[in-house]
Amino acid sequence: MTERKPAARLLTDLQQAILDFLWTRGPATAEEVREGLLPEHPLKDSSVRTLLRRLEAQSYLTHRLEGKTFVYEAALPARSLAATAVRRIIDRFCSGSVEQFLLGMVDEEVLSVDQMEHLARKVRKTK
Amino acid sequence: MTERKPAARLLTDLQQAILDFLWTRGPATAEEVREGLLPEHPLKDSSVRTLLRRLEAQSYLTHRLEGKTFVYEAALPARSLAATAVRRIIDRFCSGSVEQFLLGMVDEEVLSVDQMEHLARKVRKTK
DNA sequence: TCTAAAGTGCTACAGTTTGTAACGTGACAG
DNA sequence: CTGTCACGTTACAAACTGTAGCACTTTAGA
Repeated sequence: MTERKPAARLLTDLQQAILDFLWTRGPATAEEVREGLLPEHPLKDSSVRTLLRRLEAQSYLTHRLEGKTFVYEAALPARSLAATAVRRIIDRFCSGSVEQFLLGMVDEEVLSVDQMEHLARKVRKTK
Repeated sequence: MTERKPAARLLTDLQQAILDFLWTRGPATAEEVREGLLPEHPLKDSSVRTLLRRLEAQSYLTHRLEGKTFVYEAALPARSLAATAVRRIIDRFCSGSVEQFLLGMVDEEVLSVDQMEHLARKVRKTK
């Protein structure tokens, strides 16, 4: 194998679960994250730490020292990650055309014209 | 390790390249695909075949026998795949709320209100 | 009839990413 | 001086990927 690029993966369930926890619950320590994952993913302390470290290495998280403990936090809001993902979709599947993207989503019934108009009105009013 | 789910990955560059080729060029034989990938990914015949077989195993492709040769074809139009991906994003990042999704995309400047209104008008007129 | 070419599948293998964790280490309370 | 807390290092198997060699079957020719 010659060269392999970053590979553009999506987060796995487990990774997503961790991020979800941090997004909803806010900054947390490794132990708090472990407890937050508990029902679905009962993991040992060191496992959680490995996951946190890896996510941080991939820039999904940051941590700061608080007292003598690490407090982890999502590096970006969920919204930003979603935006990145959508941009990638627009590029990959719609040749970068937002127009084409929206049309496709309407066709596939992911979005409706009503929803778009509704939102447009709402935003305009707020602004 | 106990159980590992399908893992919800995204297509890699190479896989995407194959699908792109089939989407734009239409149904094709393994050899045609190989030629189509040539500049970017110079692969041996058997490599391409392996890739095609794997993609088919994952239901991204179908093949039919034409004469004595397999003719591969994308199982779904690009649009459908994009739709699936977007639905997943809406679920994962926006708690399933399309409203929230659109708002987020506008905030992140992936989509603009203008674009949405423009499209809405266009679709209404066509219909 | 025997043979080479065409078209496929099977098998392999190394590198990467995951899930999962045991164990090792430094700092600090008692 | 000795646990304990909080963290890092190292490990390992399973899955996924890129890449391909080789074996097998059918069929058009010599």
